[in-house]
Amino acid sequence: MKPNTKSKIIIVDDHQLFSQSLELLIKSFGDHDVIERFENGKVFISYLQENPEAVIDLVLLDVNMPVLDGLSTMKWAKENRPDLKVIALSVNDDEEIIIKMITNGAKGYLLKDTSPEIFKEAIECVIEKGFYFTELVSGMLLNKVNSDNKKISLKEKELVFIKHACTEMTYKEIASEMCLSPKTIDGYRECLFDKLEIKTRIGLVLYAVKHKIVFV
Amino acid sequence: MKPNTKSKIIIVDDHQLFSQSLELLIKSFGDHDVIERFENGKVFISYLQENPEAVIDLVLLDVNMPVLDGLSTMKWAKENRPDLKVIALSVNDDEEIIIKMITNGAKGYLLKDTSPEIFKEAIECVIEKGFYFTELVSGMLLNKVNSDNKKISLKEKELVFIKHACTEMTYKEIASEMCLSPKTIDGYRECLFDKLEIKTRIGLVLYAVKHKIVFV
DNA sequence: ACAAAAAAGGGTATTTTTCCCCTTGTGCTA
DNA sequence: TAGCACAAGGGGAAAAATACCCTTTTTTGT
Repeated sequence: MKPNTKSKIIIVDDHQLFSQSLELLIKSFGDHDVIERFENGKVFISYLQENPEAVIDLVLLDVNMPVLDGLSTMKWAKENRPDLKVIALSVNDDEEIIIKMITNGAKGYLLKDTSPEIFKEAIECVIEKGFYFTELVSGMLLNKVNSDNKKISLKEKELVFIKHACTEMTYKEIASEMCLSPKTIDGYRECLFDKLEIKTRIGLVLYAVKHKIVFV
Repeated sequence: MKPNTKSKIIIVDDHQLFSQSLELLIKSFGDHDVIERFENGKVFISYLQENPEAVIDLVLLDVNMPVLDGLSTMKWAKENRPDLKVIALSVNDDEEIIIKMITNGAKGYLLKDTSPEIFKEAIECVIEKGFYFTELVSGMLLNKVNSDNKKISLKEKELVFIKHACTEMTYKEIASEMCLSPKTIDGYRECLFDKLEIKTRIGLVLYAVKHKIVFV
């Protein structure tokens, strides 16, 4: 950061009240300037594409947004603009999403109930040193490497099947819906019961809800 | 509102970033002053009890908070300080909670993605006219009165059964767990299928999750 | 190119779920 | 006191879900 130059910050958040208020807070710190605000990842990416030369010192990226959410935006940025420094902002401390944001390049992850003092510290730390992790996040990263061996990966077809299993359709109906033999569906089912350590379709539904494969 | 006097606003929200930023936004409007901020309903209520004479023109109350949430706070206020004008703030547009906040006396309900312009309008409308409802909320109130006649009441035993049905237990095991005949359980099941307009146990699980009878 | 692994499908048997129609006892009230 | 609502329990059967063991085809790693 050059002396006598305010750092340039972009806010991407769909909550206008928060977004606009946060701009005031950041400006009140004195050393930073909010140069743009966007309401979702899509318009933010459009801006980046149209202004490839724009100087951006930091992006504050909300995780939960309509149209294009924080994670998808982060994935795009990892591919196309790995130089961007991004701090993810969210209200929830869901381990999975935190890990995903960070493995996709986020330099920090702050909960929205962070105090303005910590927030200021995090902003400056990321701009200067390149990263800022709270204890919460560090703990999760540690926890992650320990449990990484037994991670479960679901294939696309299995995900589609799970979504259908979370309806009142019978397996036969699901098979027809997915243009597969009921026997193949039975195979998916059995394989999933095994992988997820469950015994009934009820267990599958509960798993899907807990892991946000379906929304209720 | 007396001329030449800024209206006195209180913010109750656990997200410090939002809370503090919002204060700046409100002050930037020029006509209002944020006299206090609290991080949950409990400390807000304590303040009210210790300062019964405090002049409060408006309370901005977050719905989702730890310790004492918006709804519980609203219920307390309805009993003890029905004079308070409260606008509920939330990120979610869940019909049930909106209805509950309003029936417990909230004078308005705003989503956090509201624009600052609408927000300003709502604040001033509530202070001056006493209420402000967006189309979203009005629609829900209308929807509510229309569907109120066919509201569903679940008995205690049915609730216990539903909780058990949201596990991998078979009905036989549930019966034994509840010390009832499997046939009685079958009766509960059939009656619930009928009342809730569902056809399978999967539907029952989804209903339970959606209506927060079970937590996942 | 070849072996291994994964996906798709088949057969059959058992258990669970779902449905429909029935009996009994209990308490309430018109 | 007759009538009614309701909780508890039951018989029997059809439909769906689950379990286990199997073959064929496709994909994939090397």
